[in-house]
Amino acid sequence: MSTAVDDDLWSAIGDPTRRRMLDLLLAEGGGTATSLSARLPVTRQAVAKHLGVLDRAGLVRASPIGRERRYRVDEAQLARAVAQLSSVGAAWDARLRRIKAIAEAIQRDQDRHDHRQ
Amino acid sequence: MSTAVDDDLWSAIGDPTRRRMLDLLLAEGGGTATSLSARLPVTRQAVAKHLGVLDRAGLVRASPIGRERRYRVDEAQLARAVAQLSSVGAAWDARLRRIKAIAEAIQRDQDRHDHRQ
DNA sequence: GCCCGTTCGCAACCAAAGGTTGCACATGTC
DNA sequence: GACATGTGCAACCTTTGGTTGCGAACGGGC
Repeated sequence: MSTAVDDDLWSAIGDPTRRRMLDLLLAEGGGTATSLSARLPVTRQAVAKHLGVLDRAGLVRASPIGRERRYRVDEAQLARAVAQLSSVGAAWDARLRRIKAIAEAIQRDQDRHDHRQ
Repeated sequence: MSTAVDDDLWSAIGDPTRRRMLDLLLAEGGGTATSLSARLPVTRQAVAKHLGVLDRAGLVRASPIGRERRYRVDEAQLARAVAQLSSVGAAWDARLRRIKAIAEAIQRDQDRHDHRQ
């Protein structure tokens, strides 16, 4: 099984700050390092670095407008990341169910055994 | 919205190595730092540190057996983590759908506008 | 045209986290 | 008792998220 996830995408959305940034970018339809840092507990430079990571992961794209550098979410790419996220969740969920089923089977087996004795 | 996730749990399952460790522990019904490190590309000490993190997050529990220190997955806790995982995925999925719907509405609006002109 | 406020990008620096090596201690086995 | 195996602790390195401190580009008012 082993949940084969694209590791760049996962680590990109793994960071809490980056998740909040994606959330803000989605909610407001884009933003700059400065505008985002105003609503986050980190400095503009930290935001800029995160935007670089997200950009390299393909989750956002930049377009220079005037003296601003506006970022927007690449929704197709984010959809891919979300799909991977839920595939990992689904894989673990399935495995947990299997384990639980096996445990119950063993339990039933033990009960039968106890009765025989 | 802002995906209010228990951050300890998330960061615990956020690390790729720890995800593989949980996977192995589930598949084999438990293991020690040494047994896990044999199937992972990291040293026993690194595995031991990760087991400490997972233990503090409540995702695994240790039981000293002889000179071994055997770890098993706390399935209820992992189930909680998986649920949070998929809730984040679901939240983003919902937001993406909303954005898409809005975009399509604007598009339709533009088309009507173009026709009028 | 020029100055001033914004916005940006770069570099140095700091702290936490994942990983390694090395070593000492405990515990089964012969 | 000697030896192999499993563990824990400590020092160290590297990456990464974060900061501060600058200098440079760009826009609007005088």
